[in-house]
Amino acid sequence: MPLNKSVENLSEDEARGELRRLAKVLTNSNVAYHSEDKPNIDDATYDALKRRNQKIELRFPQLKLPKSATDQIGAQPKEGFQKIQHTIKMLSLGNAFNQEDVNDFVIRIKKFLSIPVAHPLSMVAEPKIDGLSLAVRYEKGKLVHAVTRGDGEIGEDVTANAKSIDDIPITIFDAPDLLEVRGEVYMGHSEFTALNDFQLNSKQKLFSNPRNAAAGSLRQLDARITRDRPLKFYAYAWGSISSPLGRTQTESVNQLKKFGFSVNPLFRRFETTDGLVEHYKYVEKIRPDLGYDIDGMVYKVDDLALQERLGFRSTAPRWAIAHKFPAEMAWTQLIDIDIQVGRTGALSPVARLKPVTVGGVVVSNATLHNEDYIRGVDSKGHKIRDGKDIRIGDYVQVYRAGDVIPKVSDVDLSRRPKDSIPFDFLKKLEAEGIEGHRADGDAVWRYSGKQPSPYLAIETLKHFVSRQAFDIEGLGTKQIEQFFDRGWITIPLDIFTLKNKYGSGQALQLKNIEGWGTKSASNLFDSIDQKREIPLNRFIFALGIRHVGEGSAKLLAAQFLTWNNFTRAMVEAVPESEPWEALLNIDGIGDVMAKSVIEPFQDVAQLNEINALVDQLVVLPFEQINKANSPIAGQTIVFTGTLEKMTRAEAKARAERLGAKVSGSVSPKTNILIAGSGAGSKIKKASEFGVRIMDEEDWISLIEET
DNA sequence: TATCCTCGAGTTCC
DNA sequence: CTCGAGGATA
Repeated sequence: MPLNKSVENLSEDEARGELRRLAKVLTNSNVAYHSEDKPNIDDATYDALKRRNQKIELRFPQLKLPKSATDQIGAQPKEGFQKIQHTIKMLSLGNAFNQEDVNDFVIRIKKFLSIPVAHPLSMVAEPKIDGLSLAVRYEKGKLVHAVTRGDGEIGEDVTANAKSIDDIPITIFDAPDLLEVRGEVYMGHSEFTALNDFQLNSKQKLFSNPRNAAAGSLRQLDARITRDRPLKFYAYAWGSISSPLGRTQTESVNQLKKFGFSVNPLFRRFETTDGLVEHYKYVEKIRPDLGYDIDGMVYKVDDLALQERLGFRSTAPRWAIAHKFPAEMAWTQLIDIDIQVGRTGALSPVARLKPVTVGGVVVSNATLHNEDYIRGVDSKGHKIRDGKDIRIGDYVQVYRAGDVIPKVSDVDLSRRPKDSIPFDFLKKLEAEGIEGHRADGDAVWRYSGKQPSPYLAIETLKHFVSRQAFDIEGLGTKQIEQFFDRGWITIPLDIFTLKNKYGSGQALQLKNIEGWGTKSASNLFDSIDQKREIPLNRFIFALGIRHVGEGSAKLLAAQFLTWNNFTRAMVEAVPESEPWEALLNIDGIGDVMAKSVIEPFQDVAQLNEINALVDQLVVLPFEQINKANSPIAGQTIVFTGTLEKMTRAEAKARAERLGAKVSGSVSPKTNILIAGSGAGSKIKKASEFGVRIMDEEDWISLIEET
């Protein structure tokens, strides 16, 4: 059958044969290109064949093969990329929304470092590009891989695609043996417009903004598509590195430039906060003419030694901040207010809006937080939005906080319908048939209806399989809802007994459900089996105990180390008992949390359920993160008195980075007491317990050993 | 007791 | 991303 016979003239039979033939050729070519890295046909031919395939499918949709090459591209990029763990986490940044926030940020840093507030501090500023972060790793000057930010810990391997970006060199000269360059992949305005013109002409989906276009292009499974997309890259930071690039941020960025990376031309250094803000205003003014999207400025402490001292908080460095430009606003009408039930029973109001475009995205829902937020006055009498309440029918101003979460920021009273009435939270709950209760001093209403409630049960299950908990592939929100509706999975235990009940034997019931076949069913059972081993901290988190998130679950796991220890202690932990004290001794756990943690273990029904669940699992002991071989790793340290060389906050951060636990009070479990000047009762207590006591000088020399 | 900091929980759209 | 609340600290 001739390839050049035009699609319009093909008979149905010819088309069927041609589709089969094309499928074979395209699949072979994909394998050759991706898996063997040796293309067997040239790009132009490949593209021509693919377009032809598409055209035939368009004309004879009924003939479309189940595994069409047109679908494969773009349909599975999620599975298509290998996951790679970042050696050094890719963190996000704290935000400043006005000059005051920036001042606070600089003052906080100076206090942390005990630099007088009036003293100058070198800071650098550069635009914050609205694109995607990428980490590019070089070994002996050769690009070995490029990984997207992902969740900060694990990203996707997009090496083949990154190599096609001109701003990213494949080879760099005189580089350190190991160099991981971090920067932003983005698309310029003119390139974006041109791409959308092309998409329009070829009847393909338009991109809503340059950022989405850049994301879509970088995450193409087919690197040839990425190559044709005009992506750019600005380098602004580094991750793992075998030798420093400089002593300051400025020197390091200059060095990156010498290696051949593009760096932002608006990078500047300033000695004062005013300088930073002036630069911010200048960039804001020229923003429309830059030719690419930015959403603010990033400020960093210039001196790398100071950056090191400042270190990191749980999600962001202390030494950097993003100063955001004001968000785009839009006005629209509030059609209704609905109530949503969360996992913990929190009843949250959600605004249903007349769809409106804000920052290139159509928004039709927005969070309203709680009853007070709607009323316009919080429980302490503080005004929100100048005290304007939000009513159904109102015209409201909407923006996307952090360019993501839609929020209602203002109400146009002049357009308020004459007959509108204030929103009555309780009445709404009654109308919906939801029993709720708002505790004294709390802002949230909570579900107070009969347990077990289907609302809570399903949210509990979603939490259980979520990424930070069991992370079971192929068992997401949709599947949980499907199984819940059938009554197959109503509690977490059911997930692990699913195969026995419905997946094997003569029944094989799962494959009879819509959307499930034998193959997908067995895939699901495999991925469930894979997760039967789970680290203690993840398991505690998965239980969904109120007040216990990822962080606190880790604290608990670190304290009790094994599931047996933990569960025994929780069963025995009545107030004033020894395990109760052990709980409260954990830095970060107080009585509210302690009470919450022991509750499920002291209720027979819940405890039985947990035990039955554990029977299906292997809960792995908590693994101490190897904090190198620091002399204080694993030790519990208490600071007291006034330290001269560093602030308490810095001392604490330093100790924690070296693997020590910093506690507030001396107990028999304390290993070291560091006593600054003016220390009192704690020294006495420490000597009673035989705790090692050292002064600030000893402490400094101890940490400088490492 | 008041204030600061950090974490948990809930949120949207693609 | 934001808000509220819990925990630590002064």
